[in-house]
Amino acid sequence: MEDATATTLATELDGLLAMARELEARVGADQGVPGAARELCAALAASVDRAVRLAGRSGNAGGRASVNGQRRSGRKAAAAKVRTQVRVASMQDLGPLDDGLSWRKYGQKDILGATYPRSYFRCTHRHTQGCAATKQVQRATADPLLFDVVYHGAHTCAQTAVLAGMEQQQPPAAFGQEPQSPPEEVQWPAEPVTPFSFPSCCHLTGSYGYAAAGGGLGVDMELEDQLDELFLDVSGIF
DNA sequence: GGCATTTGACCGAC
DNA sequence: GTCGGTCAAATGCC
Repeated sequence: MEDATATTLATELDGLLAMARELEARVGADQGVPGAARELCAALAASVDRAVRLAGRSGNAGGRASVNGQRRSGRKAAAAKVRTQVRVASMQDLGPLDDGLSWRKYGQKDILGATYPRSYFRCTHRHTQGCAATKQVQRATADPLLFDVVYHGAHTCAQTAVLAGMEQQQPPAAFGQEPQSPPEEVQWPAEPVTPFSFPSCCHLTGSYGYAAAGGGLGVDMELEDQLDELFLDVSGIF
């Protein structure tokens, strides 16, 4: 049981590290960002990196998609290769706002132990372009203004190419990896990242365990608190 | 009329 | 049997 928890923790930390590095890269590229903010972002990336090491894992830092041990039926497996979780705070009680992509809601379920129902979205272009991306949005029990958003699968539709073109205004080596696929065949990276930009009214406040609303994964509380604090510090700057 | 949302039913894993 | 995820008909909105 502890092995599974450690693996899950490590996977979540991988996602955190990727996001921290992207944030660091973007802040570094923006000359309008105060120096203190850059230092804090660098500290964030370093701290998350240490957290990954502390998680006592090896090999996964290089990146691999994970489904966190979630069971998958056959028809679900196709969209489960890439999974990214973020927590979004909405300034208004309107739900997490548009992330730049077109989503169509196809279901809603009451989740055991969760105060609020979970909404299921898939790409609007699922049928026209075969885009298999889906996302799940669930309001956090502890804070109704926080939304846990879980992305499954990779966007392969044309609008992703448009977004990718906007993203390419930033240095392409945000993750220290080789350049992305060409626009006509855009795919998100195979490891958990934040493949989009949040609108100004939303703050990326962190990445938590899958069952965040139900108490998380039982990860080390001190570590979780530190990460939480770091993300809150960074989000407070912008 | 076309598209998005809602919601109960269904399916697979456990 | 329970639960999470998806389907698809019904409904609403523009």
